[in-house]
Amino acid sequence: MKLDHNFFNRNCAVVAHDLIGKKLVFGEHAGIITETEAYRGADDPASHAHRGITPRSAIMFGPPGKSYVYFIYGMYYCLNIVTEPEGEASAVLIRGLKLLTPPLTHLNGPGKLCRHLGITTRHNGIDLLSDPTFYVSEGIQDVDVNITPRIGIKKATEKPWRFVLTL
DNA sequence: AACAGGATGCAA
DNA sequence: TGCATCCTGTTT
Repeated sequence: MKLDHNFFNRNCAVVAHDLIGKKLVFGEHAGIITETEAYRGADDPASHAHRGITPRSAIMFGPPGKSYVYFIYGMYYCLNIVTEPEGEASAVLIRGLKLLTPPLTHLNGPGKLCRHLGITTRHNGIDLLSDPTFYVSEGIQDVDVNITPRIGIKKATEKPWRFVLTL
């Protein structure tokens, strides 16, 4: 069963936590989400939406359930999913995926994940609530989630907004 | 532990 | 114009 508007229309840290163990489907690929991070808006200096609406960050202010793909360091793409009601900037960065489709590897890291799946900015702004080939559904039950500070950032490193599947 | 690769966005 | 960046593989 595909996760719906009610799932994504909540605080991004709660959604990021609950996405651990869920199943991400992207075309021919599918995998269990193993690592996420939550990003917000004005109250989050590490977020692209910290300085308000820009051409890049506008999607984070929009309705929940849409993809936000950004390009970074000249060679990597990162996949996020927008959460919270329209007007509230927020997104969940998908940082780890255990593939259920060949070659069954663990894609640890947001850049590697997008490179393997073929996700680029062409896939920015897709509505995961209605797209038939790009969505999130129920995955494994009763997962144990480890909560840590976010990594790879210099600002707001104190917020415990990183969530990792404990094996 | 350090850095280069390399494009984009935003500050100056 | 310049520089920092929600990264990663490769080299000290």
